[in-house]
Amino acid sequence: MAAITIDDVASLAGVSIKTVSRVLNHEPHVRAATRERVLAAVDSLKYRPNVSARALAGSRSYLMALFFDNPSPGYVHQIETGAMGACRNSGYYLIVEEMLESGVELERRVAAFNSTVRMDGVILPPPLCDRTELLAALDAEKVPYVRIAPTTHLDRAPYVFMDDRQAAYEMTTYLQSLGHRDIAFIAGPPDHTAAARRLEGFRDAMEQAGLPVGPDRVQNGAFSFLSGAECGELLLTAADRPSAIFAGNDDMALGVMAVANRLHIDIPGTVTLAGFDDSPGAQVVWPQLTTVRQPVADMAREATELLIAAGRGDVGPKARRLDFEIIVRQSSGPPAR
Amino acid sequence: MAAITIDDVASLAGVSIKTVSRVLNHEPHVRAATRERVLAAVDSLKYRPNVSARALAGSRSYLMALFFDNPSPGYVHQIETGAMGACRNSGYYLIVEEMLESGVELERRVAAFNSTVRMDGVILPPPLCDRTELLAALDAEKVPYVRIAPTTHLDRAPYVFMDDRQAAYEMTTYLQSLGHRDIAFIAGPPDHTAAARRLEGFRDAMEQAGLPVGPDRVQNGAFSFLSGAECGELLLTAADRPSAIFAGNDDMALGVMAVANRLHIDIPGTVTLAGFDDSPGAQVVWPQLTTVRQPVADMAREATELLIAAGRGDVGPKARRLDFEIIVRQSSGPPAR
DNA sequence: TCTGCGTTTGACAGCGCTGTCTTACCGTTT
DNA sequence: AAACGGTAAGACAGCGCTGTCAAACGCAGA
Repeated sequence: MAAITIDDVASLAGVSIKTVSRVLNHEPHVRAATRERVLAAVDSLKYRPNVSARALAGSRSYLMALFFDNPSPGYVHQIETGAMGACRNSGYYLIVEEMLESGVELERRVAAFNSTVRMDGVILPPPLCDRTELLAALDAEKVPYVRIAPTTHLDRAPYVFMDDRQAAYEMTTYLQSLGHRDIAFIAGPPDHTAAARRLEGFRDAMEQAGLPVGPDRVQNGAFSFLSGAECGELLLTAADRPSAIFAGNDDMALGVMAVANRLHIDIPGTVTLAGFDDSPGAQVVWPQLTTVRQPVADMAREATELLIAAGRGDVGPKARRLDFEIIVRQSSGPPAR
Repeated sequence: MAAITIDDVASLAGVSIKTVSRVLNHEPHVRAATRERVLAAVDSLKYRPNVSARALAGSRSYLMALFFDNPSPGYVHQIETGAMGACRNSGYYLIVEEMLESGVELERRVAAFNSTVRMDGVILPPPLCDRTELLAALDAEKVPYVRIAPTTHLDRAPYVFMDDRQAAYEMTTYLQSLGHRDIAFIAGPPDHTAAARRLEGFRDAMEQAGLPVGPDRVQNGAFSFLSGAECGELLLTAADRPSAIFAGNDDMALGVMAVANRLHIDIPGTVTLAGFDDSPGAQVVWPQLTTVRQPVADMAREATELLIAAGRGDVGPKARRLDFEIIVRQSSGPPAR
């Protein structure tokens, strides 16, 4: 396994190693015929440039980092998938790191990381992307980064996002279109920006349709299965039960579903249920959950591509919005009678 | 951000860079006093060696790769967590790659990967770890690897695993200890080695307890939610319903649970249910599922540590068995009446 | 005191590439 | 035919570290 180096390619093509380097890096000033010869040599030798050598000699390392602190495996996995895909297409590699520390420790960790592995960019999913110390540390190290669905410091760095408010608005509209007029909403933690936006979208859609939303029709959950179950129990056992429940995320919707099953309340026959996120659990439950699909993988892909483009000197857009999708499954239907 | 190099440390400590290198690599032939001086300099400068330079100059790259093709986000995430933890403790970094191709394409991909980033080792979770082409490609490239829960070619390379048969045996024993005598088992695909082992453990425990297992008491599922639901329906609607159902994995157990809810069969009041895997869904369901916790993250950690030790020249054990755990939650209880 | 041998330390080359600078080349213009 | 300007290609240094080998050191015994 004597590794093939750029010298081998150069001598086979009958050019200097610098010319091979030019071809590989898509630099100008190479005659078309020469380029062909080089590429043919690269092909026949199956030559692949070594990233460590490139990183050491040049200004790019071809390494992207994905930092995360999100406890949800499904979410992280989707982010990874998107980021990995973008990296692969451009000859980059992805290093994944869990960043659970905060404050000074976080800053130290980032600095240490960056001196050992000079990365070309960092992808920051929520909620990590909202940590001020992190942004500061990255800025100090001059490492480019792109944030995914950030909620603060929006002018500080490029980011990709989706419109939570609009998504909740459209889901609510969909439920109304089925004939529901008494719809309850289970909100997430008020300090969670996306959660607040979703509630906003729900309220706007109800108001616009001229439908009242009583105070007991908005319950405060915590984005967890358990909190969903609690809020669900409250709503489902009330004397005047809503005909539809829209939970601010899938975990809470699944909580509601568990309670409904226990209370022998048929979904969607008696009560319609909708969630938000299209988490893996949404399909592994019966009935399968009507929900909003967030383009999580796509956001990560876009973020990574932004970073890669920036490495080439292309300045991309400051922010990029991606589209959600309303996924209608079996948990929603027209109201009873 | 003028990066701090080994030269800075060397001149501060008043030694040559080679001596600093020796200290950093725990090489012998450095006087204790010298080592202290060097370490103090490293500390005060917050110096971190650069992995690219190390990889280029030396025989180690400090990069581990995790290849996977497992579609389950939860499983992959646990593997990652374990592997990342081990890497972090030893100054290694983890590159994650999804390897969906097969045959010659897989071999090519591995070869290309290894020439661009010369990794110190590869972690192979199932089912990827059972692909003969992959092992061949890795062997050809002379890249060390450790497999997690492999089922074939066990003598080919080190691996970590857990005893599926024993785990199923103990879970069955636990169900018996609750008073269940008529227990049904939903098996996984027969060609899936772990699935076969679990069935084996179930049968052994039943036989040893002198309990009969009728032919209809072992249903063949496919490790999926849907197949679990189908088998569950068969078992639960039969005239002579078993008092307990042990599903070969959690997904199938959740399928059974969904059907039971729909049929208004109380779990665990009427029928006890147990799964296997302790997947994320097991806790996000009501009642929470009694199951077997596989030490997935621990297996990945051990695998990574084996690889790191091998890089230092230590030859570890050929195989390492880790312990499972029976997790008793709310889906199991004494038989009715 | 000197020799001999093991231990500690350093000089130096070079890993495989890219950045910078220089030279060779080729077609135009005067 | 000479001079020019721009493009194509190469020479060379060096990125930050480790491996090899040689030198210096220190302590034993003669």
